[in-house]
Amino acid sequence: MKEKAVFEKYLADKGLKHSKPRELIIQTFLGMEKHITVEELWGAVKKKCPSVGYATVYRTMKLLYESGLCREIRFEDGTTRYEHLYGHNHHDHLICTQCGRFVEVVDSGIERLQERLMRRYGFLPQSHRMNLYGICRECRRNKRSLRK
Amino acid sequence: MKEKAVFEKYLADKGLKHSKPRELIIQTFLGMEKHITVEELWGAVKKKCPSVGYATVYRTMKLLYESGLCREIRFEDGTTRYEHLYGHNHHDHLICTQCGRFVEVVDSGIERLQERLMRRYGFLPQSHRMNLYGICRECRRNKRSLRK
DNA sequence: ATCGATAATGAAAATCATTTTCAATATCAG
DNA sequence: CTGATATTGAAAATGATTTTCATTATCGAT
Repeated sequence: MKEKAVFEKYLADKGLKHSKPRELIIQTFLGMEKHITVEELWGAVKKKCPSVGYATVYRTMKLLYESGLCREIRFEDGTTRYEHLYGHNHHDHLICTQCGRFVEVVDSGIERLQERLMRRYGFLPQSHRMNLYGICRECRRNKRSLRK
Repeated sequence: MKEKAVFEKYLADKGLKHSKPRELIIQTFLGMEKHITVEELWGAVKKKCPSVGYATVYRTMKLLYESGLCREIRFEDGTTRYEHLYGHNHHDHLICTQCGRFVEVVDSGIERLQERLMRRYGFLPQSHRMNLYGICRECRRNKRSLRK
């Protein structure tokens, strides 16, 4: 559970304080599936403590983001989701356009070509975001979408 | 100017009508740089005809999108931009994190590996979105950002 | 050309996700 | 324990986008 330590350090460095709601939100986030919506996270948090406010969840996610523990993903449909980052290395996503299922992948060949491509255009590579869309095996087999 | 024809056909198929504002917005969009914000487009349109409403620009962009003439791009910072699509083949973006400059690129090697990667995971490939972030040559040289 | 059905318009109001404000409360170093 | 200040929940504010609505424009049939 190193995430805890990373966050503690972030708070200390910034001169921020501890708090119960924050604690709860972070624990909940870390315990949930990846690719969570603020809405979904709030729902889970309220089950444990109904008094926690919506804004606090947003505020906490921002802290988590700034401390490098999560990452914001904006999808084409406009929704924003958060995913754990600590211990998770960089990866890209395969996304099923039928059922929404995700797979996290890394392809070293692609990574290498991306670097090379950037350099060829005079860029100093920093990061990238790659989403590949298609229809997953199950959906092709079932021929019906499961949606969400 | 095939775009015109494509759009005409789309209107006809949907039983929609022609209109001056629509005409104006589309012409303006096609004549502008790529990667335009609705705000920016509205500004340009109002110069030619100040009475055109904000909502109409949104409505028209949606039509253009549906007719396949433009594409919506959501950036990490949450802004949405539209880019021409007709006649433009698929491409990805190199984006300078300092000045925001764009380069459109296609790397056949990457494309090939992407396909292969999807199939390896049982996906039927449909499309993808890839943004590569880094610092462009000019920004590294000037050591100061130009921002926008 | 005129009519009538209906699509399109601008302006304002409504939504939706996210952020900020604010007064009350909690945290923590001294 | 105390004071300085960070945090909170609730409500209001924001910003982007969408919808509503009464009015106007389009277009096929007359």
